Amino acid sequence: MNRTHTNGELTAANAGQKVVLLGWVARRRNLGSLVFIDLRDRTGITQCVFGETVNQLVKDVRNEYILEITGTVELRKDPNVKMPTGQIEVKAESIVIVNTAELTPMMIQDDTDALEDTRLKYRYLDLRRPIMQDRLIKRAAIVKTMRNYLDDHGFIDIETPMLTKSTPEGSREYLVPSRVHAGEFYALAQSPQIFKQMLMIAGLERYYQIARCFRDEDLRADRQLDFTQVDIEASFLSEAEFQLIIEKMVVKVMKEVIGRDQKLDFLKLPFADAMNRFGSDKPDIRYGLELTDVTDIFTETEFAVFANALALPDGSLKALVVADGAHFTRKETDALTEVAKKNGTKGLVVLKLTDGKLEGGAVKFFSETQQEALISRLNAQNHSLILVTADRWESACNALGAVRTALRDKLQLVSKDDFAFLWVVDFPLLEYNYEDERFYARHHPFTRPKEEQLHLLDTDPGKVLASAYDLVLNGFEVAGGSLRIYDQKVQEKMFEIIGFTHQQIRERFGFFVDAFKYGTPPHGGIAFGLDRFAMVLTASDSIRDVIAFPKNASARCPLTEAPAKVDQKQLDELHIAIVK
RNA sequence: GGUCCAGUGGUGUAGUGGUUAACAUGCCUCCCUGUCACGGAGGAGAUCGCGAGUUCGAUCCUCGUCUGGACCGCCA
Repeated sequence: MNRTHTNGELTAANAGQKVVLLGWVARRRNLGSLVFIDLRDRTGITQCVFGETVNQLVKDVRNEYILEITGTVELRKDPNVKMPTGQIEVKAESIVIVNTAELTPMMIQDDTDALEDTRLKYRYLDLRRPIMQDRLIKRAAIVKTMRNYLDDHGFIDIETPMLTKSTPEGSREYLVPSRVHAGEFYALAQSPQIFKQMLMIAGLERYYQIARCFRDEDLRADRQLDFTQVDIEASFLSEAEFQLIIEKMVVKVMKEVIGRDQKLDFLKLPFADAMNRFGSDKPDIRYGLELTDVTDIFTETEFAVFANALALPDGSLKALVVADGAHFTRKETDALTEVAKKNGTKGLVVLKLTDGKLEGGAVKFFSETQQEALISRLNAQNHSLILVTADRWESACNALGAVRTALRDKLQLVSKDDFAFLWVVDFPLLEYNYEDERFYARHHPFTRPKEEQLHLLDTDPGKVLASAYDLVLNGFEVAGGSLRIYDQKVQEKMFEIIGFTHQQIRERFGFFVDAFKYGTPPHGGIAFGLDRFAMVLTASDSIRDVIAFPKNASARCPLTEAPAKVDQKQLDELHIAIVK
């Protein structure tokens, strides 16, 4: 077997050359004494034609057989402009059936109609589809570009353990029983966070890692159990300096992988503005439909929905106008209400503006002044649809933000190959949980409070902003990071605020807290969700489309049938008993 | 843990309280020298996810169960 060319590279320039091609049979067209075979490999498809050379072997060929075809490159009489190799064909002189194939359970073509379940069960066939290969190739290009960039900028690729210590708080972990130490467990790393910070304490200054992370949480279209982070950390950099380094890397990825000229100086949107304007901490800014605060218009109201909301601490009213949306049917607005309900609020107030008058069930509770104020505040035009949420500030924003996203999809306001990056910055350091009546770290407990707000930690911790930043692309958080606490006293204060006792700190993070005593540099970092980043950049609908062998939504691998039961012998060795 | 949706030839769908279970594609056979999603003729292929119930009769209705998908909770 001496392959001379791949199936994607032959052009008119090769005309007259004798070639040997290898590949899978993508399709055949049998016209009797004239047979066309489309031969496919990773690089593309070449049409091979058999005329007087048609024999029984050629007729026996089936889809997905692997063939070796020897022939001569010829210009086509009528070229196929849809194919990159459409200018030529290979006039076949001989054929070798390298391997046969059974009928495949799914068709090997880009627009396969197989359900994902089938695709995952026969993933090796699914991955034969050119569109899937493209995605994996692009993903590899993203990683390569980031690696090259980071290498060139003094970042050192260092591996950290996957088997590590369980540190409750944060996501649920996968536990791995120790055979050597009966009854003790490792945890699979949910992120290299603590290790990369210790690398900064160690003085490595700039680190990165293409790191596998494991989280035992329920899956989603953009979440996997084991996923890949491009994990980065650096010392002695300000927030702005670090963000610029990351932006330049992203610009390089966009140029080299997608072929786009992405401008530097990404928009930096404070968290509060993101919520107020877009109802999301990861807004898609490719389209308008921004939210407007109308709380002050209804401070005095008979309308129970508004009054109840305003009675809550930081109760807010958020409104959104859909120009020309008055034609929405009851069914359509009900669907939007469902979206709001699913996303943390009790309902959605639906109003329409027709002939200069507000319509809708709630209008009878509004005074003339309130109606006028609402229309003018929203700058609402005739025939528009007005949607209002009323709840605690964050809930009202989130719910209406979800409605905004639903409208984006319904009205098809964006294109999948349009990309808009921004930073969301100035996140609150802490999040108050009204049920547990305590603060939680919004990002993680090592996140550095804004320097100028340190004094608020004692008096009003809920107000303190963090040096935390998320990189957002088209409504997806593709990376998240922060500057870290490097002052031991601040770290202790932080643990105290989120309710850790000294004993808990010792047990969970003792080794980490100890490390801080010996000269910790100011440092910070970021972690890219590589799978999610690749998903958005390849315009895929699911994270599973950019992972070669993913788990399905119920955390199983249909191909290998993991997870599975194991032998009693294995369990005994690990000192594990199945109770039920 | 919860809500919603789906399960019917290999694949993807339609459909009905009594049917020869339909369509597309794939597959098989035959015809075809310029196709490229080739075309034409014919053919095979389905215990309608599983279990129970209602009924004279269930693929269809009810309950349960399993599997898959989207989302909420969860993901420091």
